[in-house]
Amino acid sequence: MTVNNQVKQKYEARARIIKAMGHPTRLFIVDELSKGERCVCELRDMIGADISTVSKHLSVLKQAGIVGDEKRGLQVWYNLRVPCILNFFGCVEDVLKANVAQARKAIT
Amino acid sequence: MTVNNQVKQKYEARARIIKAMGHPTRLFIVDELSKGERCVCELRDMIGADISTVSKHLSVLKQAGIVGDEKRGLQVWYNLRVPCILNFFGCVEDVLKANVAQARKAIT
DNA sequence: GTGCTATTTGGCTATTTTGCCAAATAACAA
DNA sequence: TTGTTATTTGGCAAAATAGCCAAATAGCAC
Repeated sequence: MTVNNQVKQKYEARARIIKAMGHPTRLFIVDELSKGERCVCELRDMIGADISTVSKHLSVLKQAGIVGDEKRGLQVWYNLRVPCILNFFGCVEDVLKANVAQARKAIT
Repeated sequence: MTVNNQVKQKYEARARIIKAMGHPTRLFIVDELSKGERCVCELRDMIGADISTVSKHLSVLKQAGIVGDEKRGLQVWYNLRVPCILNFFGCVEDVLKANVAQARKAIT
């Protein structure tokens, strides 16, 4: 089976979503939002980067459809729109564990 | 809670693995390997890119610990080392569906 | 209206990623 | 040995990403 244009677009759409998760700061944000909604300034305080940087990371996640936002007063509150994204963590942990085991085996 | 160095490294390690999945070609490879092992030339034929390009994508996945390889004769056969990675697809599909629903709602 | 705070956007540079070509390497056959 | 095939590696240019600063925007209080 060759990858035609339609199939290619399907994988591109999927990759866009996964790519949005592929950054340590954005991963942290998702993890934090799994505990409840957070405003941008709270996240900035935790992350310690410029607020414009945090805002752009949030916009990447929002663009992908992973988070949603709601403005209340001066603050914008972000929330996790698709909790199933948390399932990623479990498998990622498995991969890391397997890598450690493999590294150990390679030494001995 | 501020993000200290140790916490940062944990998220970086996780992000490296997810980032390895965040490319349409690599996503296709993982999907294909879920059906069984494939050699590089088979994947190249399906993907239609230069074989060096395919080889480099495979090396990114291998580096992350997602795939393994085995040389048999002239060919190198790649296999999926952590099948749980396939769980990603289901959630990604959910995100895409939610996005479509949201877009529809925005129009009307 | 002015002033203050929270957030986003534009613009810039530095870094990373991608994909091709060419060259190197590895396994096998003659 | 030479030749052939499969794959990886090095190098390069184009494209994408990241993070900062400064400016713009939005909501609220006065």
